[in-house]
Amino acid sequence: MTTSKQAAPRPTRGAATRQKILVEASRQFAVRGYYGTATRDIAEAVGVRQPSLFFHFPNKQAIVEELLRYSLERPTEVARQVLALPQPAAMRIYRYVWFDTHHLLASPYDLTGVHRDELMDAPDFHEWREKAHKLRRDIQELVRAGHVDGSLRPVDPVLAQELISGMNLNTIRMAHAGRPTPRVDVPTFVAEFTLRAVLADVTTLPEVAVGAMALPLDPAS
Amino acid sequence: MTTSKQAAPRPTRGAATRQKILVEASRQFAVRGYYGTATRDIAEAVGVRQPSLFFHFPNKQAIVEELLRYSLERPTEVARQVLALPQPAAMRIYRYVWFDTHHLLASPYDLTGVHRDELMDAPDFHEWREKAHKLRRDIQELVRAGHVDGSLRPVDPVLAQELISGMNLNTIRMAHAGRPTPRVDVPTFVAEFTLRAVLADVTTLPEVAVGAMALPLDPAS
DNA sequence: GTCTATACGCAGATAGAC
DNA sequence: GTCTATCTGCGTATAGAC
Repeated sequence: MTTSKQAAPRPTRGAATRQKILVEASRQFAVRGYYGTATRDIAEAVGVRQPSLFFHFPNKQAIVEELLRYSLERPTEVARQVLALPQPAAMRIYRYVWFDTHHLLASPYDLTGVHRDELMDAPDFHEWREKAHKLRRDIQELVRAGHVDGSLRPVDPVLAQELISGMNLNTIRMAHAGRPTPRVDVPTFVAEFTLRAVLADVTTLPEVAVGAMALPLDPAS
Repeated sequence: MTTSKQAAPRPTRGAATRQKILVEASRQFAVRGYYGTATRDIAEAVGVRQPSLFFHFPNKQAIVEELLRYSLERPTEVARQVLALPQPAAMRIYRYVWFDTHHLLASPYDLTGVHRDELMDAPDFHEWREKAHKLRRDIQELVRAGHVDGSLRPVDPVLAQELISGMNLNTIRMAHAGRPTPRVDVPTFVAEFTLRAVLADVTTLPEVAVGAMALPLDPAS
């Protein structure tokens, strides 16, 4: 264990190429979509020939699956933990939204392309569709919990979750789309924007924001 | 001029096929993306052979362009009109969001697939990218107007507009995704959700909602 | 690890009969 | 208007040299 940890299965030098493939592929997927991106495009962005990709990944699908893993595993874990925190649902939802935006923004990848229906609805990606679905349902449950404990307005949970997810993805898309990220703290902006829309009493927002970040979470799975 | 108006250039019978092509194509584009959808898939859904599509449209791009036209022309026109109304910006933004959600939901097409970057960023669709961009900037201007007249909180206009657009599209996507539309009035839900997040004073929401729908707009361009 | 050469299928589009 | 047959280019992936 003398070397640092690598998410990639290649501890040798040249693992840099593998990483670069993931970064460039995520950008292309975000802009042109998975099916709109040719492996030649990825290879060109990386600076290698097209067949060289297949030394690092068995096929195109494996590339996008690694991005899906990164995009879903940690948020799923966090959602599960947040769901169990002994707090009003308003605080827990704040925390989840904040984390999710932060996670997507801090990522080396532009993950806006891998959440689209064109992928999730394909039979090959059934497993990932399930995971994304489970995550959505956890958020819906959080909204329902807020109805019970009175911290959230009685909004339709599915509709609310869909609005939240849509906001989040579009923010990330914009942030990655070149122009310098706005001067505001984006995760906080998104979390507060969301909470204003669903809070039972808007005047509680400051204390919700503070309370939300108070309790610790496990750092990893 | 004895026949009723047709958006399509084919007043003969068999125009039904043309319409069906647009409907089915929009569905496939929403699910698999433009590049992920083969003209054979569209043809099969319509119930004709693949080359028959090319009697009604010169090529695949022309199909998606007609959907883009439907998706952007009226909302652009409405945004322009709303921008000029003598009202607080809060009311005008409410109205625009309500209209846009309503327009997308009432459409015979599932237009969630045609707004994606994979299309807009392609050189062939440059013209449409411009139109979409202009629409976004009108919304941003509306947010700024709200800062000036004091009806909206001083949120980052670009970020806010991006959140609004993201919400809207995801709602439509969900509504089209099979399951029976929630029992709530979706355009009103989305408009109120949005306004809560950006209103300077949330208690004014009821009067904003009423005032927003009071002034008349031109019915068509 | 990365290259060149290439196999092979699929997608968009045309020609021309009916 | 819709069909069958078919062309052509592109995209993923493999073989094998370096």
